[in-house]
Amino acid sequence: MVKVRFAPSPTGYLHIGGGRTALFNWLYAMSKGGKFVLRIEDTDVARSKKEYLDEILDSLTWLGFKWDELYFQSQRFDIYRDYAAKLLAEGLAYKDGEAVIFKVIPEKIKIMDQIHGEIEFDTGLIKDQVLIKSDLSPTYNFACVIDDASMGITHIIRGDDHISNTPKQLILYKAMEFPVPEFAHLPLIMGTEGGRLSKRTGATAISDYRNMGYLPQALVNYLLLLGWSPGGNQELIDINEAIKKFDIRDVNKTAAAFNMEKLNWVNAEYIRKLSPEKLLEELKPLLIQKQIVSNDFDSNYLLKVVKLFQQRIYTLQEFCEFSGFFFRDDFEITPEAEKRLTTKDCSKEFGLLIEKFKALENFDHASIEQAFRSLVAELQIKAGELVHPVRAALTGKTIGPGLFELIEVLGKPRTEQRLRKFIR
RNA sequence: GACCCUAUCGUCUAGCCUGGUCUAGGACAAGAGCUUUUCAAGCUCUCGACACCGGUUCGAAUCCGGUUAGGGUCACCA
Repeated sequence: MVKVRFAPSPTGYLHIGGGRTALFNWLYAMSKGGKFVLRIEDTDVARSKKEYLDEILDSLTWLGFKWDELYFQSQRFDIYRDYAAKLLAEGLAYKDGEAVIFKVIPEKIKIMDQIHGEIEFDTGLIKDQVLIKSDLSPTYNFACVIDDASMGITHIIRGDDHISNTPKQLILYKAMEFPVPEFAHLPLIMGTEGGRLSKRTGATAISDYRNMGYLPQALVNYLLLLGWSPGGNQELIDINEAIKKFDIRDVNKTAAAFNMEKLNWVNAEYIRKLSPEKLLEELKPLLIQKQIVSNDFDSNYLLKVVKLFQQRIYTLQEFCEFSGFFFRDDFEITPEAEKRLTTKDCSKEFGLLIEKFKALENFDHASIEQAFRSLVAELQIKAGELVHPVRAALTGKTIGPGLFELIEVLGKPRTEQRLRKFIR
C-alpha cells in the first residue's frame, strides 16, 4: 500500500512551492489508491505558530487535498529520544553534553530517485549529525527518518532542496535498520526573473491567491503544469483525469519559473467553464466580504450581472473591480470616460434617448438596441458617437460588457437617472 | 569554496529512455488581421528554441565526455 506524506513546518504560510509538493504527493497517493499523511513538523517550538498551522490546514483544504492521517512531531518527542538512547547504547552515537550526535562513517551511497535517476553521495563529506539537541528536541533529519519509517511512508516526494538531506537520512535508516523508502525529488519553482520565488516577485502564499480570486481547481491545474504534462498538447486537465494519467516518473527534472500570465489564463478558462450559477456561488462570499452587496441581495439581479462579466474576467477579484457600477450610483468615473462626456455636449442626444426608452414596453436588449439604432439613424450620426458617451455616463468606464445588455440589466429607471445627470 | 541537481522558443512544455518519421509540435505572452459600440472572448496568421565544444554513429535535440550558465545544500532551522 502506497503511503506518502506532506510535512510542512508551521513557521510560515503555505507557499506555492509547498502547495505543489502537497499536490504531487496527494496526486500520487490518489493515482495509486494509497494514503496521504499530513505531518506537522513543529519541533522548533519557538518558531511554530498556531496561526500558521491554521493557515496551512485551511489552504490544503481549499486546494482539495484531504489527508488520511494527521501527526504532530511535537507530540512524539519521547519516540525520538528512545531511538537516540538505542543508538547510544549500540555505540553508533555519542553524547556531547545533553546532545546526542551520530557518528558518520565514510562510505559511498546511492539512491535511485524516481525523477532524477541514480544519485551517488560520499558520506565522508558529511560531518557527524546532531540527533537530539541540547534542549532535548530532535533535529529535522532524525525526526523525519523515524516518522517516515514508523508511519510506514513508502514514497518520499519532496523538493529538490532536500536532495542533500537524503544521504544524511539514508545513514540513519541503515543505523536503525529501517526499510528505505522510494525517493522522488521535485524540481523547485522559481520566480519570474529566475532565482527563488519570493515575495518580491509576487505573491507566494496559497492564501494570497485565494484572496486574489483564483479558483482552487485553476491553481491546482496551473501548478500541475509546472513540471508535469499530460501529453497530447493538453493544458487544461480535470483533477480526476490527472489522477488517471499521473506518473511520478514523468515529472520534469528542471526548475520552472512561475508565470502569472499563464495562471491568469488558466483561471479565466475555469471561470468561463463554470455555470453562471456556480460562478455566482464562488463570487458571493467575496462580494459580501468586500461589502459590495449584502447577504440578502437580489440574487436574480446578481446572476444577470455575473453573466455579463463571466467572459471578460481573469479573476474573481476583477469582477469586484469591474462591476461596481451595477451596485452603487456613486461609482467613479475614469479620466478616459470623463473625456467621452466632456468632449461633446450630449444633452440633446441623451434626452432623446430617454424618450425612446420610455416608449419601450419590453426593456430587453433587443428592443433597446432597436430604439438606440433608430435614434442614431434619425440623428444621422454613427452608432459609436452615441455609444461611447452613453457607456461613460452609465458605467463611468470606457470598457465593459455590451452596452445594450448592460442597459437591460441596469433597468429603465436607473438608466434614465444616470443619463439625466449629464443633461444640462 | 566543496558537494549535488539541471540545461528545447521570452515563459511552461512535447519529443529524449527505445538515435532517422523533427526543415522540432502545443500553450501562455507578443505582433498582425477578421469580427465589433468598447473591452474581452473567438477565429486566422506571424515572430520565436534543441546553451557551447568535442566524441560515438551512415545519421544526434535524442547516447557519451567536457565547458559554460542557472539552481540547490553545506545549522543543536525545517
